[in-house]
This record gives sequence, C-alpha cells and structure tokens, in this order.
Amino acid sequence: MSSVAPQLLEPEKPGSRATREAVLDAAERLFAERGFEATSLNDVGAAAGVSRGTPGYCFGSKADLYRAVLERCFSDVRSAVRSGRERALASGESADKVLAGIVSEYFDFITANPNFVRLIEWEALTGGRTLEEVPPHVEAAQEALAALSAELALDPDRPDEAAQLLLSVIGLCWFPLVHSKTMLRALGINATTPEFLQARKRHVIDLVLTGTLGRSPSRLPS
Amino acid sequence: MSSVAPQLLEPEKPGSRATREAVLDAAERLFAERGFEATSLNDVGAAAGVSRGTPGYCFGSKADLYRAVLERCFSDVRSAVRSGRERALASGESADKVLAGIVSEYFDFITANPNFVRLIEWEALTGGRTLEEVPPHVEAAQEALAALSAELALDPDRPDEAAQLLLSVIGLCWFPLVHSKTMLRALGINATTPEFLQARKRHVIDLVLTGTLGRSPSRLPS
DNA sequence: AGGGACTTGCTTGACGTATAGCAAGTTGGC
DNA sequence: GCCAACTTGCTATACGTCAAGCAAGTCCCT
Repeated sequence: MSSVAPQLLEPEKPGSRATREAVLDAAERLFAERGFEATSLNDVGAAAGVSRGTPGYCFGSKADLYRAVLERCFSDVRSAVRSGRERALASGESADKVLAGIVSEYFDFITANPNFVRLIEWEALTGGRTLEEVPPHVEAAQEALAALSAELALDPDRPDEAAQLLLSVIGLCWFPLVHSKTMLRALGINATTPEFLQARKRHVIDLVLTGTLGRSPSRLPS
Repeated sequence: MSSVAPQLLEPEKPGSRATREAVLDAAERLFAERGFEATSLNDVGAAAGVSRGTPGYCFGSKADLYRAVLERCFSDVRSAVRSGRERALASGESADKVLAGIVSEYFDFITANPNFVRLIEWEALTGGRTLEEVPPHVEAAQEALAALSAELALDPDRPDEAAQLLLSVIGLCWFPLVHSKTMLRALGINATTPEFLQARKRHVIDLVLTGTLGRSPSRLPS
C-alpha cells in the first residue's frame, strides 16, 4: 500500500520528455500508416527504440497514446491555419489571387504532411469518435471556414457557399493523395511525380477560380 | 457466356448459392463498415445467419472472401459505368448537359452505394494490394475515363485533362460522404440531410461545368 | 561527505481475450 | 449409405494491460 503521494502542483506525466516525443513520433507514423487497430504498442516501442512496455507506461493506454498523437497533430494544423490566414489578410491582394494562394499553399501543405491526411482518413472510416474528443480540429476547421468566407466576400445570399467551397478545395487536393494506390493506379497515373503534382495543382486552382469567381484560368503565383 | 450451362461444367465452389450470397452480402456490409482487420469470420457468419465456420468453408480464407466481395462489387460498378456511358452516347445532348447528367448520376450512385465508397477507401488506406488483384476495377476506371474524354471532346492539346476532370468529379462527390463524421461535423454540417445533398450536388455540377466548359451555372436536369 | 530512503524511468513476465485456420464430427437429401 | 453442406472443437498466435522488478539518480539527515 502506497502512502498518499504528495502530488505537487503539476500533474506530472510519466516518462522523460525525450522518450515521450520519440514514442509520439513513432506512433504518429505507424498510426498514420497502418491505422489504430493494426498498430501494436510493441511496434510503437520498437520504432521508438524503447521496450514494448514503454508506450503504455508513458501514455497510459493505447487509446490515450492515439489521442495524444491526434492532439499534437491538430495543434500543428491549427497553427498553420492561423498563420496562413494572417498572411492572406496582410497580403492585400485581389480575391482571385488570394484564393489561388490559399489553394496552392494548402496543396503544398498536405503534400508535405501525408500523415495528417491519413490520420483523418482513418478517423473518417472508423467513425471519428476519437477525433471528436480532440478540440483543436474543430477550431481549425471553423477558422479555415471563416477565413475563406471573409477573404472572398462571397455572396451573402448564399451563406453556405463558403462551406461548399472549402469542402471542394479539400476534396480536390486530397483525392489524388489518398487514392494514389487505387484510383490513380487504375488510371495509369503515378501520383508521386512532381509533374503530376504540378499539373494537379494547376487544375485545382483553375477549376476553383473559374468555377467560383468566374475568372478565366490564371497563372500560378510564383 | 454462361447461358445454358448450369454449374455442372464450372469449377464447383463449396457451399450453396444461397449461402454464398448471404455470406457475401454480410461480408460486404461488415468489411465496408469496419474494414478487413476489424471484421472476423465469426461476425460475418453471425450476420449471414450461419455458423462461424461457414464463411471459411465457402470461400477458403478470410482474404479470399474479401477478394470475392471486391470482385462482385466492381463487376456491378463496371456494369453501371457501361450502361451510363451508353445512355450518354444515345442521348444526343450538348456537352454541358451530358456532363451535368454524368455528375448528377454519379453523385446519386455513390450516395446510394456507400459500401462501394467505403471499401475503396479502406483499400486506399491499406495500400490497395487486394484491389490490385481485382481486374474489373481497372476496366471500370479506364472506361469511365474514355467515356468522359470522348463525350466532352476535350482539347486534344491537353490529353490528361480528362483524367484530371475525372479525379475532380470523383473527389468532389466522395468527400462529403467519406468525411461526414470528421470534416463535415467539425463544420457543423449534417451530411445526411436531403437539403445538404441537393445543395452539394448543385455546387459540384456548377463548379465542374463552369470550371471546365466555361458555361455559367445551369439548371439541374430534372 | 556519505549513506540510506525514496522516486523516476523503463523492462520483463504473466494473464485474459480474441482470432484464423484446420480437422473431426453431424445433418439432411437423394 | 453416401456425399455435400455445414457445425463445432481445437490449436497456435497475437495483443493490451497490469504488476513486479531493477537500475540510476535525488533528497535529506547526520
């Protein structure tokens, strides 16, 4: 029987900072790659260079570790959305230039962060019940929506037009990334070549700009 | 092909036709819902109203059952693509009407067949190695691409424009369906209401038509 | 300074549970 | 009675969780 441990001011978490981050990094990679079910704490420990018991020791349970991964991931995303929003606000460009810039930046972001996309895709397929418990993801989405709505000064008669547009931009950018091994391969497209990525980005920007603001296809911002 | 000849001449598969189809139906539902890993042959048997051993008895192994589900599913999809293509060919409408009809029909199809979408999403996340072994999916994709390319008589200077457009249409239609529990919920949208579905369909059609053919937003075909 | 008491960080062993696949058994129609 | 169509028992494997163990500090009293 342990005597009443004097828990001081902090709710100290088990494990050292370095170990916790190594475990988080490994877990993010493996959860994104294989999903929650197919990833064992044994695998996470091995990938992090610690024993199979350490992830459980540091984070309590497998579910808690997964939550921690999502939390860290969406904190990063929310920061990215904020800084992107501020950059757009400060740019003073015209609506179509701003929109093209937003799409281009978002396209590059998800291309550079496939873990983020895959984690959400896993959540989408498994019901999103864990994501539900991670507040930053709602804030990031709402903030992106508000930014898009304000920046483009969309028709006030159609208040959900911004949401539709946001869904379209995300869907257009995500699809080739998510389905490189299914649909793209069936079409004979190698989704990883810079040529395809560039063509895709151009296509998305043209589609969104022409379809939304009625402009003819414009040059990419260099 | 298999007109008169009964099952005598064909390579006999274990189990009765009725049982095999019941198992296939249950497996399709469960694999689509939970994915391959999280679905046990026990669950499939229970959902099909047979014992836990029957799925294995009828289809050999869990992997073979999964393959059979994908095969049946993509045979159906290929048929749907073919009949849709023939209908478009015979319609004699203008390009924008045809394109609007294609998008509308596809939107309705995936809304009515969420299992199909979810099965491919699971495949996309797990590497698509099983789908690779199911030929009809490539044929369906290629045929859809050819149909789109021919029907719209796209600029021959941009041969991959049809592929980009196909990816865009699919991505635009899929996204709200796949992410109703993640992104849509974060945005406060209930993706299952007829109102949203109708608004989404209109948005996609307008975006694709305006963005591709340069037409202004047109009415939905009634 | 130094040494025992205590804490932290991590490892290892053990246990209960779930699953796929196989093999032996059972049933029912002809 | 025989064969196909199942069912049920069994085995090996894998996993999450928990508890015990252990080594390396850290603190504190003298």
